[in-house]
Amino acid sequence: MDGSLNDRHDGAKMTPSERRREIVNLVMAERTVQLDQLADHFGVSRMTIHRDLDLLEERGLLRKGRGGATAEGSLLFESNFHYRMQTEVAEKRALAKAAGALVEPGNVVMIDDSTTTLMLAEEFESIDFITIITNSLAVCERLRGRPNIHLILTGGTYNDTFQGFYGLVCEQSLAKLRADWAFLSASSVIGTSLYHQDQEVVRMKRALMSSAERSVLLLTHSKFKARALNHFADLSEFDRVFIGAQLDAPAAQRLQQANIAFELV
Amino acid sequence: MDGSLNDRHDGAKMTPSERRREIVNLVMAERTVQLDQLADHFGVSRMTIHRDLDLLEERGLLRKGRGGATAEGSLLFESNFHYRMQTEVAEKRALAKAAGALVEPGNVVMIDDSTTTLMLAEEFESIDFITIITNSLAVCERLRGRPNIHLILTGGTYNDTFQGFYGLVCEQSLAKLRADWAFLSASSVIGTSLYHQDQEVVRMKRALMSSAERSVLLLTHSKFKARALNHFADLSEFDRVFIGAQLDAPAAQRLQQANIAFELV
DNA sequence: AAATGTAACATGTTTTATGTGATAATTGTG
DNA sequence: CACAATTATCACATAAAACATGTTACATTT
Repeated sequence: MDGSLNDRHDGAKMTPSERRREIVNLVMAERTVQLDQLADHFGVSRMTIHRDLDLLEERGLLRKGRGGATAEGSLLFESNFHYRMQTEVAEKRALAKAAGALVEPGNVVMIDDSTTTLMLAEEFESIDFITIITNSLAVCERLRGRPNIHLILTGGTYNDTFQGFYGLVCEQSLAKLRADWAFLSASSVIGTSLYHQDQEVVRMKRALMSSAERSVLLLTHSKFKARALNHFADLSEFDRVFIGAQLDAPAAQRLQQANIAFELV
Repeated sequence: MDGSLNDRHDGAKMTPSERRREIVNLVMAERTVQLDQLADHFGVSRMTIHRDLDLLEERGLLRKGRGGATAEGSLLFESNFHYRMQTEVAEKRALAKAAGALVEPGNVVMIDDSTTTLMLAEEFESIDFITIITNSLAVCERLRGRPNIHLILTGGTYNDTFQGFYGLVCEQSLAKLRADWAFLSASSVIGTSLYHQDQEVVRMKRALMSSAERSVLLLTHSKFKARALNHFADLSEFDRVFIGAQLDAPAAQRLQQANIAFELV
């Protein structure tokens, strides 16, 4: 790679937020971008880019420096909730649709804090007499106020990176509740093991699984390329496993050889 | 009362939201309003009033019917969160300022779900190393993401009227936590007794008080005129009581005779 | 038939986004 | 350290988008 941006001055008109989104993608891909290049690339003034970068910095998506911006500590970066929320949207929605079909009126359902399972919330909006238990603030905000939904939040210590609640209060609440289904995701799959970068989240997921009759796992294909620190479960512990169809063939084969039942969507 | 609105066509220009706010007040006062009267009163077209009423109905503040709107079940009405949020703002803020001054860096503080105590959240934004425990979604949303604040939500069953969490999960969480201060409000004061219209809220407030070293009560003067069903505490149980200065003299005297220590702000 | 509700469009208003040029701050260099 | 070059910021003007409103025509209810 030559390090310079592909500067076709897109006649395609973008909204300001589309442009900012694209800036974040570039910063992620290139690791560092020059302010001038961005101005040139999008066909806007330097001042506009300055303002964009100020705004994105405030949201913690990048760090502004003289002449441009960089992706700061990429871990924090990739785990930023709003960022994750906007990646692989179509794939996540498909997974949510497939998994959501399992649930029937009257069921009690637990949802974890992942962006993938957040899409499930939308699926449940139209189901009557459903009880939803979650540690996710995002799920809570999406579902609150709907008269057909009985919403229970676990509570706990708030963590802004995941927009969820964790710790003793959370685990204790889960321990005292019982659900028909638990829907979870993971940050990383290696072999048949699931991982997540945060210990507190791991504890929460364990508590969730042990309080539900059946556990369902939702994985986008990119999870097979990611790496994370803490083991939290094995694929064989789940009753149903849904995986994005873009999963590459070798990975799929390995799962079959390990005798894991899964469904591509 | 002659039932007709006072139709001085206020030259005073209002913003759309001021007008809607005023419509809500009228509906509350008159119990029912005519669309034509409103259009006339505010000097806007019927269509505009239609749109206002549609919007207010969606927010659950009134019910639209042919030719006008009515205050549906006034209990639900008065307890609507967004409505309460906009009444007596100055008085609530003053109370919050006075009560907030009690808290020092490092303290652990519990806040209930009232709109009065929500103002406290703002006071705490600037205090370091503070831990805030609450069952209020509104408090959570105001404070989340601030690095200087350790935020714990009790969790529980969500109630949209109060924008808070209640029930077993909530009480159990509170039981396992311990705070330096609890800040509460009440819906109604009669004699030295405090009342609230909802049982679940009463249980939550009891749990809150018994988990805190010291309890502080915040009351706007209007609480002395309101009525509510369920007793939840006595004024004498509080370590500090702050009351809005508009409290009328007879009520103040009665408190003094009952030997209640309180502070007007 | 009269009254009221809804939809679509045109118009004016407010808010937001952007660019420009002046000025300030920072960096690098001899 | 002075100086030029680069980059940032500020304040204002203007353009674009979003919002609010009224009008008219047509649908619905009483």
